[in-house]
Amino acid sequence: MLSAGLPQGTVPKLERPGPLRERVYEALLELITIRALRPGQHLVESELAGHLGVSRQPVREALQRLNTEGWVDLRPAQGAFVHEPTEEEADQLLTVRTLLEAEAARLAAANAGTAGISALEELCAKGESAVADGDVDLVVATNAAFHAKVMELAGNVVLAELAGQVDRRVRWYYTPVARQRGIQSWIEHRELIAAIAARDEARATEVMRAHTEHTRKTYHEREAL
Amino acid sequence: MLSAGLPQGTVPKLERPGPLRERVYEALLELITIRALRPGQHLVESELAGHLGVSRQPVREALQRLNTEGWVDLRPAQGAFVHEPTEEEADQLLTVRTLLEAEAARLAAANAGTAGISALEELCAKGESAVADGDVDLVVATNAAFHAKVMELAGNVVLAELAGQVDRRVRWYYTPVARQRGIQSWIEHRELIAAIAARDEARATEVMRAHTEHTRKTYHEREAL
DNA sequence: GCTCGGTAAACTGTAGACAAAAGCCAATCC
DNA sequence: GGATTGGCTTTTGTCTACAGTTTACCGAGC
Repeated sequence: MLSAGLPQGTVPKLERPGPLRERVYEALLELITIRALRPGQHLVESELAGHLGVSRQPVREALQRLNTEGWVDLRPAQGAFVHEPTEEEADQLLTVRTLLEAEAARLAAANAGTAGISALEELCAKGESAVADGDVDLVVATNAAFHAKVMELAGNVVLAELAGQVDRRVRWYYTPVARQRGIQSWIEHRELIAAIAARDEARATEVMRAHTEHTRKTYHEREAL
Repeated sequence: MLSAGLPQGTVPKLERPGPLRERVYEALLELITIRALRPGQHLVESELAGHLGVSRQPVREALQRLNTEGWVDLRPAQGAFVHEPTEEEADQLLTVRTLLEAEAARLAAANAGTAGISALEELCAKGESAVADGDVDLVVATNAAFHAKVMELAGNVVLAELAGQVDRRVRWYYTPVARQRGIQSWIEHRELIAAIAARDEARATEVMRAHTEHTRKTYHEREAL
């Protein structure tokens, strides 16, 4: 057992480039989320391939995956188009997110230990200071991290995977909204932590439900602008 | 407008073969669900390609999709392996299913019309007679159709898509269980219809939750065998 | 007898090429 | 003048070929 003598952290995984399709997938996903590729736009394989400096094959495989995850629509014999979210779909997606996040909050309340709770408080403090500094990007990132942490504490891998996909798409649809929500969001986060720390499953569920519902309300108000 | 003179039904869609990857995908999924391809088995691309009479490319694309949906694990530079469900994962998956199905029941109770309710009753009758006849395959199929109908009545496309994936995997894990549940399952279906018809969202949620929870209990009892 | 090193086979990852289908534009006919 | 048909271009769908990596096997040495 040679490996027993090695420190675990120093040789994490011998960072290797990884499959091309993965990197193409992430690149395209990034381009879509920052709206460099606009909804409805026709994605030509050879164009993307040339632009990324790879062959068409990895691009195809990445588009396949993006298709199954709902980012692009793959029309047979016609190609890939960036998905165009409708009002109805956005609303349905948010309904599902509310459901998944609320369940995660309940499970977190049931399972979380003191270490997890202090981690949440740390993230919450980081988010609040980011709000105070007006660092919008950091606010958004920390918000995502907070929800991810709650999901992790829930300890349900399947749920986490689904919620991860749904959350990212929600963030895509509601990017402008997320930038508006500001400080109020973090007050609600504090309430959630309190409920989880108290192991109050019902209250954690309800707080999280109200929290995500606020996002939807903000969205619909935005339409009036 | 020449087409106006043509009868619509006679030329439905000129049934086209459709993309190869689709058919390969469905073929592989079928082989996995009926356990012709066993969990943990190494899927060699060229082998599958030869067996299905196509090239490796469509097989690769099908495997990609199966990977993102959790049916196979794609280990880099090593190939595809049929996913091996663990006890923990099966339990988590069932938790998620309970969540999604319960929400679907609630929405169905809120939205369903008389047409939808009678459709449910029809399916229920069909399932009961199948139980009486001892036609196990028909029972399983009708059960799936019943749940799909409830999902359709819920009117949330995003939810339906997620639940569709989860349900199919649940059915894969719990195939032996489904064959045992028999008549009791359909009594619960009747209760669900009653709750939906009464537009009682809370009761519909609870009935569906209890229903799927019964499946889990049956599963754990099975382990004792 | 066991371990280590080297070699070979097999499989995946990627690239390039060819054929088929869809869309577009122009020329033609009513 | 408008609609239609024909051919052309573009893009996808599929196949074949090649390079890189991993795994397994076999022989030599301790």
